[in-house]
Amino acid sequence: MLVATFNVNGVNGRLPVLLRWLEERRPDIVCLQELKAPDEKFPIKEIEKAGYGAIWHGQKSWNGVAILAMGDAPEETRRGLLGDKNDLHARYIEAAVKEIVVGCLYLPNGNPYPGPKFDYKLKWFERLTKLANVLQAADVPVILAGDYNVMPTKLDVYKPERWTDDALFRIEVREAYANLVKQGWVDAIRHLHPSERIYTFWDYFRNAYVRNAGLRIDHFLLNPLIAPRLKAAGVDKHVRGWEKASDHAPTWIELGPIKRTRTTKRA
DNA sequence: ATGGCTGTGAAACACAGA
Repeated sequence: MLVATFNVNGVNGRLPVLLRWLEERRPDIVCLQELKAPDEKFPIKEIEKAGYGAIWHGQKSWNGVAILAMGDAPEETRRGLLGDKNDLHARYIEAAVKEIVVGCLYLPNGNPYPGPKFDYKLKWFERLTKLANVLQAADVPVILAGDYNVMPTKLDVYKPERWTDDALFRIEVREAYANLVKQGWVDAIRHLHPSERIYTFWDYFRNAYVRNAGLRIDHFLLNPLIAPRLKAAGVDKHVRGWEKASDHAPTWIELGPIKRTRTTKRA
């Protein structure tokens, strides 16, 4: 089973790219971020025509998240984080799909540092960490996938020294990510590729993609109930080179079959 | 170190992204 995450940077402007990639890769579950469209403009007809059921949480111009399931209807379990009713950003949606709880997230960018946007990022991270703790306690397989807007280590940045005061690489944000992982999550890509340079984003500026001046900011966190199923992980880097590409590339993990554990001894 | 590019909403440029 293939689970993917893709920050599309505008689901309507990017629709040809999204459909082409869905057709090519045929993932079973897809988390999308940065829809940049209100709910009524989500292209559900085209996505259904491609063979996917979907739930989504959009808003005008910015943010927006969705979960797609091939031949299936994701069952929404949550929309938005806990702990701040005044936060109206569409950045988190969660569903039970194919016997997994999938949280799809778009963590705030946080630039410029310092400032209120950076503070909002750290607060959002705290609220995500609290929710992640709740999910860990629920005794179900969980994947938290999406655009975390953080490079966890120096290995995840083409030129770390240039990013030290950027909100994506500030020490506070890296620590927040490490604290989250410490609850017992597995960073799927890094787990399978401990020392490889892997990027999921390349800036539109300065020919970043051609120079491979990239960042690894799209992540999959797996809880202990699903981590044993992890078989492979990668980035569909070539998609970043397509016409009208997003600045992110689709990123995916492959899971083996469900491991049924026998809870009672048979006679 | 800076500015470079792109999508959206609106109808020119502002804003956000990372």
